[in-house]
Amino acid sequence: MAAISVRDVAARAGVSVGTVSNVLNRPDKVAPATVERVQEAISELGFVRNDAARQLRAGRSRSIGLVVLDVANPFFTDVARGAEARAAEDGLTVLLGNSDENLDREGAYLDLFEEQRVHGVLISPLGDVGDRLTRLRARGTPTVLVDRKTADHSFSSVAVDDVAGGHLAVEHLAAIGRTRIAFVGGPQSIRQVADRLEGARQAVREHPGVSLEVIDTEALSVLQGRFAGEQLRARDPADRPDAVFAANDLLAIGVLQALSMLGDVRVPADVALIGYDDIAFAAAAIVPLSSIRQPSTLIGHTAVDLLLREAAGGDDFEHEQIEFQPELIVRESTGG
Amino acid sequence: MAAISVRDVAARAGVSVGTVSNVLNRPDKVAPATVERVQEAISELGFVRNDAARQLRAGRSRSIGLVVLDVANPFFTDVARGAEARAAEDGLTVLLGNSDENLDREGAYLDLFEEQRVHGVLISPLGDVGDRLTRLRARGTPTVLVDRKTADHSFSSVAVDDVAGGHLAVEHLAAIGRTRIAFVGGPQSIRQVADRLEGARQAVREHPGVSLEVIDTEALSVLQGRFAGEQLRARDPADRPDAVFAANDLLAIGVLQALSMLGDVRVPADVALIGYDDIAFAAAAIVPLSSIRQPSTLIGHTAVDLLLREAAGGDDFEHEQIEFQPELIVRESTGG
DNA sequence: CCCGTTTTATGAAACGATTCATCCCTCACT
DNA sequence: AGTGAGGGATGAATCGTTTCATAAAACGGG
Repeated sequence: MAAISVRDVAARAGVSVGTVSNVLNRPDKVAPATVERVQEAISELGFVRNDAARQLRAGRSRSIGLVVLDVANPFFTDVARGAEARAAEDGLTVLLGNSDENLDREGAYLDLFEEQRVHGVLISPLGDVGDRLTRLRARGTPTVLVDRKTADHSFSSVAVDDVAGGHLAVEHLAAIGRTRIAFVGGPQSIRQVADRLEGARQAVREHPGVSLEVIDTEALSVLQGRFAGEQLRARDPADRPDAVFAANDLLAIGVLQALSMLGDVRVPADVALIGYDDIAFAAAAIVPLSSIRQPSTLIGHTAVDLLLREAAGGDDFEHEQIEFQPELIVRESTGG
Repeated sequence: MAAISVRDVAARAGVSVGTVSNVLNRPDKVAPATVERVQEAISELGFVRNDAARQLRAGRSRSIGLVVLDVANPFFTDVARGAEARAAEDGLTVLLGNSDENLDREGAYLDLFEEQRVHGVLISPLGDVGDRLTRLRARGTPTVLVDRKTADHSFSSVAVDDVAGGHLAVEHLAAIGRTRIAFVGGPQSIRQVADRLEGARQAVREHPGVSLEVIDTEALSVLQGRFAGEQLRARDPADRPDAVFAANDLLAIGVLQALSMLGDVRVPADVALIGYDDIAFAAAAIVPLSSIRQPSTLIGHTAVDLLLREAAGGDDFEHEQIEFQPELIVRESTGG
């Protein structure tokens, strides 16, 4: 309503606008008596700093943009929490954008963040690192890839070795004697999916007699998992795989629902099941879910670290690729 | 790097800055040929609008602040998705803040949003509607309470009748013959918790012979639920309640983990269990969870609706309280 | 061919906080 | 008393966009 500005505060306190600004930003440079008088004026008038003006002058905002594939996936909210915690240490805020595995939405958020002149962008990109990100960074917005590594070393990134994770999962399935394995996941354009499948293929190659079938899904959601599960359930038992490796836990939960709740296929007796991410709900699933654990909070934390380092370093900054190792968590769904 | 501004674009295209602005905001007011020339200059120079300057001029930002109690709770991410969808219809963005049931964090986000001059604030407040929110609104930021109603009608709000929900849950437990009921939840300062408990108490009063015990928790998380569940498991069976009503599904899942995974208490045979919110994972829990469903996405959607209406209406705006009714969902955890 | 409209373009002013060169005082020291 | 140093305070300039009053050009009807 009133739109109180520093000017009003200055008038009320009988000082100049410069002094008000100093009280706000470096109180130690102002005489104690003056500080108090200004503070008083501020609270009497109910003055609230206008962040837009601040940013305009500063040239950069005090936030970091984070674009994730799916906010409904607890893995990503965990990453976000890690990022938020680290950002808070430097007085920065995290803006969370949800691309929902949709290229247009991803682009919209990138545009938005760039217009906001964010400190930097953390992104779990949908497809390839396109022109988009390259241009974004070229124009001066530091960018760090999350949960994703690049072949070339043109971007900083924090990732987990998804190929190793996929290998771990299938290796485990083979170790418990399963031979007809199905990989449920998609779309393949998502690198995480492709890498996990690649790891699975490697493991299969190392075990003669073990076969791998790929069941494609449109997204990494519970619902899509349910569709895949129903398809499996409808098959003739002889024709059914004896193990399923789902590209993430949401899918795995969907498969589980279709198989053991809606159907009569027993997990793990008939079909062993393993997911990926080890979200909190995996342990509480109808059949506690084996999974591949990723250090989600740490990923977010580290990504912000890297971003700040990149922002501080000059143009000749050496991009850094950090890769964590995934961990196999065995529970009942694979006979644990 | 370069910091391209409208001025640069104007120079390049050989027009005035006003025209560039018009191309950006009302292209129909500019001759087609000119539009094209300006567009060209924009893409050649890689010009990106500076949102801070835009907002400064406009006086308001184009986003809405949303403060929730816990981002890790799927219920709130669903609310956020609903809000985001409705906001997008009006070209607005939703900024998600996570108070984590912490008063300081809640305050920090409110300050931040106010400094950002957001269009309005949606909040699921921690304790009472304090001075804080009253002042915020008095200073001109429309505010709508989410998942919470006020006794007086001083704020607009979108809520679900939590008393009715609590009643529904306990009524159901009584109907299936349980008599020694435990309410797991806390802190009581969270209105949702208090209301659900109140509803539970009402239902108990209507059923002679049914008793209610309250087990307090520090937060509404899976971990806190596990603590409560362990406490129950450690008890002598004769001394154990035969039903648990958890204040939300996260707690219920924690209780379930403690009872049936880590312990040997059978659900629902020994202890029936019902949660609240009906999050997606409830149906996939180790024992599919009965719950009280809330129309989460609709809540978010409606809250933004109300906010926009309040922002449009003048000072004499009539605050509106919308209340949805909860719905009982029966699954195996109560013998469904 | 003239006058009143309509279309198109102009550029200075404004938004509000921050910065920085500058000035004014005190005070200590010689 | 004079000088220099340094703490405090000042206020005009600045960031980049939008708005708006105004001007110029194009058009159409009589």
